Amino acid sequence: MPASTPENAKSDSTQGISACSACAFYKLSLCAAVRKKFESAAAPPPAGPTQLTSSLHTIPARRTIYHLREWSDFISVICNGWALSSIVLPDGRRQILSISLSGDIVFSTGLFEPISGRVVEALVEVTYRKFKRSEFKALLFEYPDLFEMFTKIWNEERAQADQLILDLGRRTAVERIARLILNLAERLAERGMMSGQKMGFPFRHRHIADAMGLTPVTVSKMLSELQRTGLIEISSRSLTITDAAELRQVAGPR
Amino acid sequence: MPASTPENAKSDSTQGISACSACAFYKLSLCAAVRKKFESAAAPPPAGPTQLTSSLHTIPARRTIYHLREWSDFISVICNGWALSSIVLPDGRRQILSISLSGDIVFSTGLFEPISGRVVEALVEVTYRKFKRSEFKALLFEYPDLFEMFTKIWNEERAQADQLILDLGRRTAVERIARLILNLAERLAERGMMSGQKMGFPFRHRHIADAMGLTPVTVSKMLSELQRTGLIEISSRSLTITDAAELRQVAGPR
DNA sequence: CGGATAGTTGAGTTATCTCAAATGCAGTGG
DNA sequence: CCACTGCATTTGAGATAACTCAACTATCCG
Repeated sequence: MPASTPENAKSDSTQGISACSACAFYKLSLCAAVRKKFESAAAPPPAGPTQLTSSLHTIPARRTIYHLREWSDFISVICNGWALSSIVLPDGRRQILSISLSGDIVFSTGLFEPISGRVVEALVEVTYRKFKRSEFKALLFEYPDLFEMFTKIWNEERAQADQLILDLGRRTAVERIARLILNLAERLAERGMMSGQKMGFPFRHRHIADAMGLTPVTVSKMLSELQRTGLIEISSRSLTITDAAELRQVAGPR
Repeated sequence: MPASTPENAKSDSTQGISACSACAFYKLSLCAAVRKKFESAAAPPPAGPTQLTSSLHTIPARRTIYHLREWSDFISVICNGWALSSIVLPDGRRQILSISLSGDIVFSTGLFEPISGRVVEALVEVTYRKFKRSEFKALLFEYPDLFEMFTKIWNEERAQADQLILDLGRRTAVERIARLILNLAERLAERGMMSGQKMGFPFRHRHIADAMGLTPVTVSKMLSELQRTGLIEISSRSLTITDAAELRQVAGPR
């Protein structure tokens, strides 16, 4: 399988962010969907010299990108869709590290050094915006608010990783799956992507398995269990939480 | 159990880092042991205005610190000893997130927001140096080299976390333990803390279990296995790798 | 209507856990 | 110096969660 090349690169480069830095950056990077924390990061409107260029790209659903080298020089932010980043071992074992939604920075991990074995997969058609890392860094120095903001994001991602470590190390299969669902629901809600208790759920069982250190078969059994006991309902790529309280119970402490 | 208060706080505060920033910072923070990467981060010697104050502290062996609130305002760097940071669940389950050695920043995770449920434990007597976060941040802005350096460190830590996620999600018990040993050996070697293939190994089985998502009993069996097959040797809190090649084999791919 | 991919279900296997008893080991106080 | 106490480790036996295998069914898509 060849590494995919970015198709549909509508490059609307050389857009300065002169007027309102964080706000403009937010609009440039996050497109429609946005997290609250981004909104709260109101920046002063200084006349900064740095121009931030960016370009918009699209990856078709289910396409896998093997270690995109260009990502050493660019930062990518999801505008739309679901992306998965994972590590794969030569023997085929795979572990998904994170699920990126609109507004998330893809792969902040290898932000400065690219790491081999890393894979990003578009679970669904993904559009993302690419920024030059050099310009971005310059900007960080110019606007302390922006710096503060990205520091927060970085920390949150790390906290997320820590939770995953806890899940994989110390929780049972059902707990892991319940937490995945609750976690996703929360993140989708932040983005206004929940309709009531109903959310998009575009995963194959394989994905859930690779995310939570399980087997597709086990995932199937656990999901069936959760449905049979009336905690959730799944149909046509979407999931409804029908008993949030009990689901949280099943998800275990904290 | 009460939260421990820092005893033996030899406060040699108000030491400026006027002459050579990174170098001075290194001396202040890292005491004797240092990683190569720190050395390579040579900084220009500008006459910076910011003074970096710090103080030295000691925690006795085996003491546990429950969510030290002061760490919201301070950054701590290990000077000597081994520290563990972990998450504990109310039902007693525990997962160690990282093992910090000399030169490591403790808990860079909750760098800006403290997170409850976090615990730091001194595996062995630990001395560390505390810096005011505000001053530290100001410094980061003044010296881009320093910024670059910490960015690298942060990324490395995240990469380490990703590897742990992979280990917990997709590797067997022996693999996990073999990797823990090899990993530690590598990090200790960087610090000049290996004598040949022999390294300090101050863990109780409980620690290894909590670090790798296993049970003390399983850890015991795996370590016995590794010794019986002549890959390692353990005696009086130290471990010798007697067959590195085979140990790497056992540790699995990558 | 195929053909492919994904999900379900049951049966049997296995890695890891739990329990428990036995041993070792380190520090304490007589 | 020696029992004594408390912890850590070892070892074995049995239990169990999660895995593998495999056959069957459902769903999707041309």
